[in-house]
Amino acid sequence: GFDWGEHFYNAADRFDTMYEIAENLVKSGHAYVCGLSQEEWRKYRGVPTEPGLESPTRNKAPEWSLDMLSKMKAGEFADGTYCLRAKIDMASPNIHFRDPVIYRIMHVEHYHAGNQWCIYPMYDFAHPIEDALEGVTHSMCTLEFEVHRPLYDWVIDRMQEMGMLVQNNGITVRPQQREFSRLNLSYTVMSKRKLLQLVEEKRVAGWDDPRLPTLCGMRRRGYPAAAIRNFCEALGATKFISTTDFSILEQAVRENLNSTAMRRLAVFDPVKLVIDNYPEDAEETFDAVNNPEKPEDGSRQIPFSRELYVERADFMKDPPKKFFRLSVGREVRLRYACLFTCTDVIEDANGKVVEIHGVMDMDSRGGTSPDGRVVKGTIHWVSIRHAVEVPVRLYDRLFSVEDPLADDSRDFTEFLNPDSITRATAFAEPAVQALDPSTSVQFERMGYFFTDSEDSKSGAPVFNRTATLRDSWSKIK
RNA sequence: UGCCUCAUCGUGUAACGGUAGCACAACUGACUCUGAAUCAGUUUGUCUAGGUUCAAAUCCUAGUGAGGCAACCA
Repeated sequence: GFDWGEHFYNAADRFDTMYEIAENLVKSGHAYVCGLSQEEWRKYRGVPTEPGLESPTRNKAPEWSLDMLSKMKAGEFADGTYCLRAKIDMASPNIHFRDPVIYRIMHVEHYHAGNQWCIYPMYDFAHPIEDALEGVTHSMCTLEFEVHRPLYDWVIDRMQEMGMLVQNNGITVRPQQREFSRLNLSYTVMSKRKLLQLVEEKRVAGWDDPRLPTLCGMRRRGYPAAAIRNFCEALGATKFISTTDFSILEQAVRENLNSTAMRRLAVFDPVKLVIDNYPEDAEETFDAVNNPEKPEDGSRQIPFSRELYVERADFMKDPPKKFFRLSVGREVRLRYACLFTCTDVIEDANGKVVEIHGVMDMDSRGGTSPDGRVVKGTIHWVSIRHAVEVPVRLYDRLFSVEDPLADDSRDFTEFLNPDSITRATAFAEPAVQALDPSTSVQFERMGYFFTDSEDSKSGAPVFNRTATLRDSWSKIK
């Protein structure tokens, strides 16, 4: 959802200026053309503990370099034969100061500039120039560029000498580079190099696979842009290499979705529940609010009949003390519908529950009884006769067993969770069919889902799980 | 090996040299037609050792631990 307005820039639009600056550097003795091969240069550059050697062309007249530079630009040389170096300090302990390359020959097409150029500026040269020309005051980047900062400042100094710094309200804008730590998430592979590997090896559907921590992946997973922004704002930016727990991100997503997502009832692991005192042919509908946090979203009607599906986990034969849901002899609320008392349960030969029986309080339609008695448990349900089956995908995050930052020597793909997708079918109330694509919905007590029709052959929406609901019952267990 | 960074509750972050605070998590309670949400409360921290100072999370020195750089990559 980000909008950079008029400040959308392409580096390629500044190639002409960059080349002019390079020429000026040569003229002022700050740069020279070097014909050393990469292997030769490695020897000349030396090691940090002792000074390097000067390139044979380092002290040639500027006219020579100027001429060579124009020939480089004209395409007279093959890749790698010559390059343009900044003349700085061959004895610096910072290797980036030992006459770094600022232009190299590359006979390749540029995706913006086409075939206009066969020499291209290096990042360390282009970056400060772009910032200066665009009036950037603070150029934020990640920690690995810390040692590049002196070179960044060097280029800015040269631009200042050339009078190329931008004025803003009468003040000269001198860009400054500042570094901060990249965002790390626990259990999550964030390295673009590694994500690329997953995409290329087709271990995921693409860059927008909902399991990937990419923005387009998060979008398909249903993470709202505002939630991601809030998450980042809560984290802050420092130079400390931190690892944020994945649950913080999920919490930010839940917080946003709680106030925006439509509520629907759906049963994921169904067991049949029969209301013995409800007529077999009868049916009725109950009114249910779409979002209790947002009354203006209105309500919808949920059909109800004698036979329902309820969540298997909502029944326990031998319930522990704090279990508030179904058990023989217990009364619970069927959400929006009525109070229901379980009287009996039918099991198969293995002791697995196949049917729950009970009676409803006929005076409790809508969910409250006239005598005002309270029930601790409220469970979700769906009428079997009216239920629609919807495909759901329960995505897990991609994670490695060990610290994703550690152990770069081993192939991280061996740590990937093999069960990172679960495909299933849920039984939902009919109103899910009317949902628009790309809508967030909360299946009550089951989590947040995001409708994704792009991906299904039939065009029917697939419900991708965005996040689970917080579940304090699992902590009690 | 040289050089450059970083270290504050469980996690992530604040604090001109002057009361160590906030958020999330955890825990307790209230409320509730989602064991959700909401509300109230509680617990927990300055890497180590010296030094400077009336006073150090903050400045200095050393150590420990972690990360980065030594591509004609970004």
